[in-house]
Formats: sequence, structure tokens, C-alpha cells
Amino acid sequence: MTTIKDIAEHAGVSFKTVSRVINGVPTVSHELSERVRASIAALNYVPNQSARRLRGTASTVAFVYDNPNSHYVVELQEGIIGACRQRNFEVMIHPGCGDAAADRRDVENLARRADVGGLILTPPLSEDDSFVKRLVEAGIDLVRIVSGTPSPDPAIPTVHVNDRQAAFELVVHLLALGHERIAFLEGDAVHRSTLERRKGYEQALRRYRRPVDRSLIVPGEYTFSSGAERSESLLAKGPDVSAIVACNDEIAAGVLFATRCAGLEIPRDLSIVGFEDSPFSRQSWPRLSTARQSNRELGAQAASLLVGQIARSPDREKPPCSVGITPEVVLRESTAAPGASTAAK
Amino acid sequence: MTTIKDIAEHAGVSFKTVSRVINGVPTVSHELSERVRASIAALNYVPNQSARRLRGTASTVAFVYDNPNSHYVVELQEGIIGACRQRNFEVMIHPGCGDAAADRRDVENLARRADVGGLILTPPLSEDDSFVKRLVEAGIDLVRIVSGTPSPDPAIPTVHVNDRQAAFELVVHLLALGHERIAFLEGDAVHRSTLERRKGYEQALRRYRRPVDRSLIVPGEYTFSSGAERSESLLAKGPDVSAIVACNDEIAAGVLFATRCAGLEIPRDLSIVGFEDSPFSRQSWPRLSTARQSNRELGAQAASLLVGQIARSPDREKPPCSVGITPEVVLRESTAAPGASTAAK
DNA sequence: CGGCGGTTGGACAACGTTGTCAAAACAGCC
DNA sequence: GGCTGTTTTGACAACGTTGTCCAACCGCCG
Repeated sequence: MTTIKDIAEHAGVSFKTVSRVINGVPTVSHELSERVRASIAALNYVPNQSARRLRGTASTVAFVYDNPNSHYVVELQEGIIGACRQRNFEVMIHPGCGDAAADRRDVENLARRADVGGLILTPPLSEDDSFVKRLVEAGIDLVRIVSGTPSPDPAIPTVHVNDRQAAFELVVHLLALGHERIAFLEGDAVHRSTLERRKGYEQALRRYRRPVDRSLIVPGEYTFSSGAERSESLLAKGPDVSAIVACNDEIAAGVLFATRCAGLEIPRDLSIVGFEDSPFSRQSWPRLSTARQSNRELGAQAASLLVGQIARSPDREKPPCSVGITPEVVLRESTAAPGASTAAK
Repeated sequence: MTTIKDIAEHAGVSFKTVSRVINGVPTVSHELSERVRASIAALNYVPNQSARRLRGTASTVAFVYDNPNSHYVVELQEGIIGACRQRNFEVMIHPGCGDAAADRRDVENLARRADVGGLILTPPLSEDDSFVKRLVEAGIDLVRIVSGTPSPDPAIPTVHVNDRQAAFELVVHLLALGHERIAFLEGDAVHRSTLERRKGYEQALRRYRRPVDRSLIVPGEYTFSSGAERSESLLAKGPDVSAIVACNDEIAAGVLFATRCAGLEIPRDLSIVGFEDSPFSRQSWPRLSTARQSNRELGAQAASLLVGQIARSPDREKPPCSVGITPEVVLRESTAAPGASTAAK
């Protein structure tokens, strides 16, 4: 319940001066500014966000997600919260309900709320171009996190995750180990990461003059059971497959489970890679080779972009910009040369 | 940007009447009330939380956590958000930074903020009795989520998770299968769940007249590597151990990993149980027997309690209350009679 | 001494809502 | 018509902050 006036009294200045210091108005002498800052620190003062917002300074961003992957969500959210805290912004968490149509309506209403300054959208919602475009055209500030390669002239502020490159590198690793028949287990088709990762997979094969065999590309979902079932039927039909690229770690976990049940030994009989570097990939046996992306970093980038956007927004046409992150390949024990009993340690 | 006045105009009433409808003041005729509600729905109106809060109606709760377990955090948070949304409360997420002293300071400052109505505390912070008591005595509304058995006369509003009972039931299950040498791998000592689960373990042994062998109770942490290392040295020293109770699923995962490396087959050579029913427990091979608690339910309960508390708070002495949740034992393939090649399906 | 920037303070409005209080409109009753 | 009681409205203050506008003060220069 310390207010700006308490600070003023403590520092022996008018409350107006305190307001100026907080908002960085340049016409305050250095000496006073320091004194005020000291009082703020001494009394643990935090400006009442409700009052600021009411006055018009939007200072809340909403983080919208609809993703069953807890690690992804928590890490992203912590990155966003960290970046926002520094800038005195608050974060509203908005989990989806699972019903795509209802979620879209919810998000539109959310964006219309006076106390929400902007949105951070994540896949799959962020990858629905027509929906996102509609929001932007309605004058709503947002940043979307999507899978893809950064575009030079983005119409919409975006954080890109270069999954294609990551997939490319993983496949190159498998080729280098001597694998020839490499299968690809897709995730949900609504997630662009599925497409991007598959493109990276295909590019690597073509780059190194290997055929792209359609029968080795298996549609599926981002779930454990999808990984288990699809890999089972895949290996039944094509026992010459020596490596599997799973579209994420959860699918890879399913593959691991199914092959284990079938009596195969990993990585001797089959190499497996995933994406995301989820905790599972470090806790399975053997541990998974995968592509790691820093979701905290991702969230922080998105939040910074959005906050800049909101601050600049009333002035004039917004200068949208885009940043990119490329996941880093992490090699562990689930990949080895075909027939090798264990990976090099 | 639709405000209460827009609703008033749309419904053809004074903006004051709209306010009464929203706040459930009883002196509004049914007919008008309906008309106002219809307008609210038609215009997608959501009261500006900033303005309400500013006026004095605290309508934000802070969810404080410092826990590396993403599933726990996300599920809890979704339960809290769901319960709060119904009551027009907002949720502020407050992740800890890992430094216990700094976190305590942060939380105290957080609680002092005018726009925060109350706190939801989780372990380990919620189990620091002196800290919690200090907050409560400072007049701060809070609900804590802790491991323990519900006390009949709680001084502080609390949601209890009856880990002792869950542990008891898991051990009874192992005894019934014929296990005699059952080890217990502890989690972090700061988490009361470690103590509670151990107590349940000991009670079950005593109840069924088995000795409690101190050398089978191994201190550790709630981590994969703790589970791997401690089980390795435990089995080296006491190869007659036929079952391990791990203090959570992550520790159990470590046990699974280590025993797999050592060439043991689960559950033939060793039965393993965990706690929490984390996704890992369903994705490992074999799948883990464990104790499931609904974290969404837990979060919703805590939020309901806190909201009631805040609403009632200005009136008079708060009537603190306490609710309890008992995790449910889930049996999967990681437990079987000693020597049996697989669990009954 | 007068005037000029740079700095500070005071007064006030505004944001959207709720609470208080009084007053108006309406009904039913004697 | 004059009661009482219920329902509805209006005016106003208040919450903490920021923005605008003006006045006051400082030291400095001419």
C-alpha cells in the first residue's frame, strides 16, 4: 500500500517529481533523481499497475498457448515473465481450452479488453495466418512465435524457430554415421514445425544425393502413442530402416518404447533422434540425441519485441521486425553407426 | 474498449444499474437484470479489471512457485486460472529465482503490492512454517498447498495432499505381492512430501509387522540423477532388495535407468513405484506404478479457498479452513511379484 | 536589475469502476 | 389524497497514476 505519495514524502519532494523520475522525464536533476530512486528502493515501492493501466499506459501482455507440452509452456512463460518484469509489464496467462473455434473467439475477446496491451501467440494458433492477419488488421499488437525461416520483410512481428536447419543437421549426422534408410515420423499436421522439420529432412537427403522415399515419411501426431504405433508398423513393413527421425522427443519416446517391446536394442539395431531436448530425452535409456532450443530465450525475445511494439504503437506505423533462433543439435547415446553396440562415449 | 456506459446505453438503463447487475446487488428487477445481461453478452463486455482493482476490489491472486517440475506447475496453474476466471479474478504468475532468501524477499514485496489480493504458496516455500506465519500475521491473505494430513483446526487456510496415505497404500501393494525387502529413496529434505511419504512407508511396514530397516532408507533429492546414483549403490550393498519406493517419478526414472544399465529386468528383478503420475511414468518402459494426484483439482481448490478468503476478509476475523486430497494409486507394469517375468496385464 | 533556461511544485482532469446518499418514479395500501 | 415500500436513477467522491498547464524558484548572463 505504499503509493507514489509515500515515496514523495520519504524523499522530500513533490509526488509529481517522483512520477517524472519513474517515467524517465528528462527534466529532473540528477541529484533528485537519485534521491527518489533511493526512496523507491528503501520502501520497496512498485507502481500500482492498475492505476497506470487505467490511465492509459498499457502494461500487460497476454501469453496465449494451447500446447500439451508442459516444459515448452513453462520455459516460454518464464522467459516472457522475466523480460516483462524488467520493463514493469505484467503477464496474463491464457491457456486454450482445446476447442479451436472457441479458443479463437476467446483470444479475440481477450485482445479487445482494455487492460490487455498485446498478445504473444504460439503454435498452432500463431500459425493460422488468416486468423493472425485479421487480428493485426484490427489494430491489435501481437508477436507470434512460429516455426520457420526468418523472412527479410515481415508484415507481422515474429520470432522464428529454424526447425528446418535443425532437422537438416540431425539428418546429416545420421548420414555421416552411415545410415541409408532413414525414416521420418511426422507430428500433427497443424503444427508448421512438422512441415519445417520434414523439409529439413528432405533437403539433407537431397543435398547428399540420397533418394527421398515417400514410404519412409509417416504421418502422425505429437504424442507418445503415435510414436509407438507408427514406428511399430513402419518397422514391420520396412525392417531395413536403420534410423528414425521423430518429429519431437515425445514421439521419440514412443519409438523407444515400442522398439524396446519388440526386442530391439538401441542404438545397435536402430538410431533415434528427436526434437526439443525435453527432460525425457535426458532421462530415457539410452538418452536421446535431439535438437535443443532455448524456450526461455524464445519467450524473452518475443516479450521484448512485443513491449517495444506496444510502446511505439501510438506514435505511427509500427516497424515490425523479426528475429530468429536456430536449435542446437545435441548428440547423446540414441544414435550410432548401424550395428554398433553402443555410441562412442 | 467497451465500458460499462456502452452497456448502459445499449440496454437503455443508467450505468449505475449495470454496475449493480454486475455486482449482484439484489435491488434490481428481474426484467432489467436480464436486459443488462443480454447487452453484456451482445457487446462482449468484460469489466475493466484495472478500474475495479483501483477502486478497492482486490481481484488478483499471485501463484508463487519454485519447482522444476513443469507438469506440476502447469497443471496447478491451469487449475488456478480456471477457478479464477469463473470468479472474475486474475492470476499473476510468480516463478522463484532459485535463491531461497531472495525469493522470500520477493514474495513479501509481492504481497505488499496494492494490486495483489492474496497468495497461493506451493512447496517448498509453503512448508516454511515460520515464514508463512509471518505473512499471515502481517494480515496477508494466502492459501498454502502442502503435503500432510488435514488438521481439524487449521490456523492457516491450507490444501493438504495426503501423501502419507498414498505411500501407505503403495507399500501395502508391494507387501501383498510378496516383497519383503523394500527400500525407500527419499527426495529433498526441505520438501515435506519426503517426510510424509516416508512416514506412510514406515506405517505400512509396522502395520503389517515388518521391521523398518534404516539402511533401506536412503536420503537423496528429487532428481533423475539422485535416483540413478542412490539405487546403484543401494543395490550394490544390499542385493536382496526386491522393491524400491521412489519418492517421485523422476527418482523412479533414475532407478529405472540405473537398473537397466546394470542388466536388471524390471519388474522381474526389481519392482519400482513412484509418486505424481508424471507423463514419464506413462512413457517409460515398463510404465511406472505410481500415485496420481490431480494437480488441476488441487489448484482449483486452492484458488477457491483464497478467493473466498479475500472476499470475506474485510468483514471480520477470517474463518480459515482446510481441504484435503488423497492421491490415488495407479498400478502399471513396474510392479510384480518377486521373480515374476511380467506383471499381470 | 531584467530576463532567460532549467528545474520543481501545485492544481486539475482523466481513465472505469464502485460505494454512498439522496431523490425520483412507481406500486399498493388505507 | 396521503401513506409506506420497492425499484430505479443521478450526482459525487474515491482509488493511484499520468499528462497538461501554469506558477514559482534557482542561478546565470547581459
